[in-house]
Amino acid sequence: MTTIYDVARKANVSAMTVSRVINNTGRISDKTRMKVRHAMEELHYIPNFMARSLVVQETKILSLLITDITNPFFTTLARGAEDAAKQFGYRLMFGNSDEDLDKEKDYVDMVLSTRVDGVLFAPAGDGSLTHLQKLAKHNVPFVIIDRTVPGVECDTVLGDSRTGARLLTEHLISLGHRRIALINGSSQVSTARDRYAGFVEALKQSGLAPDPQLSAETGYKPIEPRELLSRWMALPAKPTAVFAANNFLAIGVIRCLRDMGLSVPEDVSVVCFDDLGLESAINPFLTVAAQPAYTFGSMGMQLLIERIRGEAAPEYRSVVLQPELIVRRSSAPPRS
Amino acid sequence: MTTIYDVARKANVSAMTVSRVINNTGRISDKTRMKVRHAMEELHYIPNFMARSLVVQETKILSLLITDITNPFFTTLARGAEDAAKQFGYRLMFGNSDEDLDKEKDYVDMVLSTRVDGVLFAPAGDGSLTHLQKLAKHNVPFVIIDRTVPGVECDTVLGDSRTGARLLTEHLISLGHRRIALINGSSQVSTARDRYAGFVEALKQSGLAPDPQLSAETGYKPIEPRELLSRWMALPAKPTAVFAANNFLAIGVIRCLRDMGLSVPEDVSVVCFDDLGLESAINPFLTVAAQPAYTFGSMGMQLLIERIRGEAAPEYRSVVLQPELIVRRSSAPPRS
DNA sequence: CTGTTAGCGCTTTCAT
DNA sequence: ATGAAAGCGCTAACAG
Repeated sequence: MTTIYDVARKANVSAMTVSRVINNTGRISDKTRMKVRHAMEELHYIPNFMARSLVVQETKILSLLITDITNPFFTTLARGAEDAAKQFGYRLMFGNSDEDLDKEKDYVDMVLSTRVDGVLFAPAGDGSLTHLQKLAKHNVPFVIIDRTVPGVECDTVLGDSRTGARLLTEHLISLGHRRIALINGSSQVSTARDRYAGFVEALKQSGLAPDPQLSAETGYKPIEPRELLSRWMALPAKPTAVFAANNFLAIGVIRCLRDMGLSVPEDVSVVCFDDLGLESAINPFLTVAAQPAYTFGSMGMQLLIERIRGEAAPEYRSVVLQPELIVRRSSAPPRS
Repeated sequence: MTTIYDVARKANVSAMTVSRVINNTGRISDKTRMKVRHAMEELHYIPNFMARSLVVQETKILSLLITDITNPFFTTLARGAEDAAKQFGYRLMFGNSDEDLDKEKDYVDMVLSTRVDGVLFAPAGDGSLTHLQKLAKHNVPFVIIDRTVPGVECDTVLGDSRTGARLLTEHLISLGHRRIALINGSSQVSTARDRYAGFVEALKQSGLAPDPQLSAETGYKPIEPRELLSRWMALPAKPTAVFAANNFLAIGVIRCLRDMGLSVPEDVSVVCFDDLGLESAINPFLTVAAQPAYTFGSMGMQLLIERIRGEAAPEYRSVVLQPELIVRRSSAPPRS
């Protein structure tokens, strides 16, 4: 492994001079700069960033902690985050918590021991509070994306889940639906609570009473909620529409309904939060409240980097991104 | 920042003893181990992995270099890679080359200066040779996934592009298509060459002559090849089917066709390599040669880690994963 | 079983 | 404009 000293020897200068050439600091005569440059090339020298990190106390590594890169929302978000990180000269690590606080804890410990300069964090739930506090205690800047955590003060990039849920529900009501079922993420997750609130708000505004029987909380992970749907569809007053709180759930719901011999939207309408990626490119089917996923990532990264650089004002900033209702084929008037 | 020395002082032992407790090396009496553990907890001590890296010459960081995390194939591959990395105690960085050799070069330099322990590499093209040689010269182990690079010897995890292309083409021929157009990735990419070969092979086997007019090379990135399709569809002997060499291209093709007032598959059949992620979950439309993306990632990671640990045999290993033909609605017999 | 010394590759600080 | 010394936080190698 060739070091700065090898270069120094070859160029007949001190290590310090080489360091200055690499980092463009201090004054160096053009002649020595050239000498050093040549020596570096001849030796194929590559600076050891980790050694530098140790003394300057910054790694230029950032961490992106999400629930599942496989969810198109997070896929695109990750791309936005990586693009922004790269632009500012940071490397990006990532981890999938799978909505699991234990996994999340492991990642936080990893992140801490890696001494990353900051974390872009999509919390698994309210229980993430501990993890965030730990980051704070160790002076690791972080920005929360997608979900809030009660008790945590920091920069945030959030979607307006309540409005999105309201739009989706109002849309179903305007089509004539009166019995709408909700399959939701864990109530330990802020977006699930907000989506529930928006859902109820829209119902009440139209004089409809939310039916506790038609409200379930399965979590955001991909599942096929067979039993739940059987139960619902066996009800005397069975639902004519299902509001799935995220894309994964919508897919599970649709598959189950079809397995039960029911078609969407003829028998049951289905709408959800978040788009489906490529799906919507050729066979737009699901009516969704789409969120600007890329911006979640790039904007979050920007806030994070400004915070790290100390360019941010002391007050925390909160960016709220609006969802867009996209009406497609999965929602239609109920059978009369 | 609390260090190993702070812990040592608090526990009335030497730094070395603390180090041994952390790494579970050497013999330590239970009593001192306990003393040290307590001191660590009281001080909220977190080992500095980067400092350790400097002396043990390993960072426990791996790098995943792909073309675009947004492509469902790479999304799932990334998940497989991350899961495997985590399982073996590695952190994972990632970067998107966008099929661009210049971008790729920047990432390789980043990776080198970060002193990662290894790289899982999906080359942008044959020109990646230089980058791979650079990694090799600096003794960074790497495993190539998805694409080969002529002149590079290393562990690989590949798909059988030729067979996949053959299956897809044979399928179209068996439906009765005689004029099949190919829209392909750059011929600088091994999979594009292999897919072309499989395509031609299937045609010839059925006594069909590949028509150079019906073969185009646009690259794998998402585009809407409007002009190309106009040209093709204006031909006296216009194609009745299009073979898109990847999912992004298929989407672009379908959108253009529809814009032109043509429907798939009634007017033109479309098939492609790689599946579309969530798309296929609810509205399976595209006939595809699907590849086991998750396995590409997890298997690649496994080979990489074995290589790093020196557990691998000196000969390089090559895993070839078979694609699966999934016939769906986008392909049908040509209009008679 | 535990401690001392030296050094990983680099930069900060102070000299010159 | 350049260099020498010290140290970032940790562990290998040796000593006891």
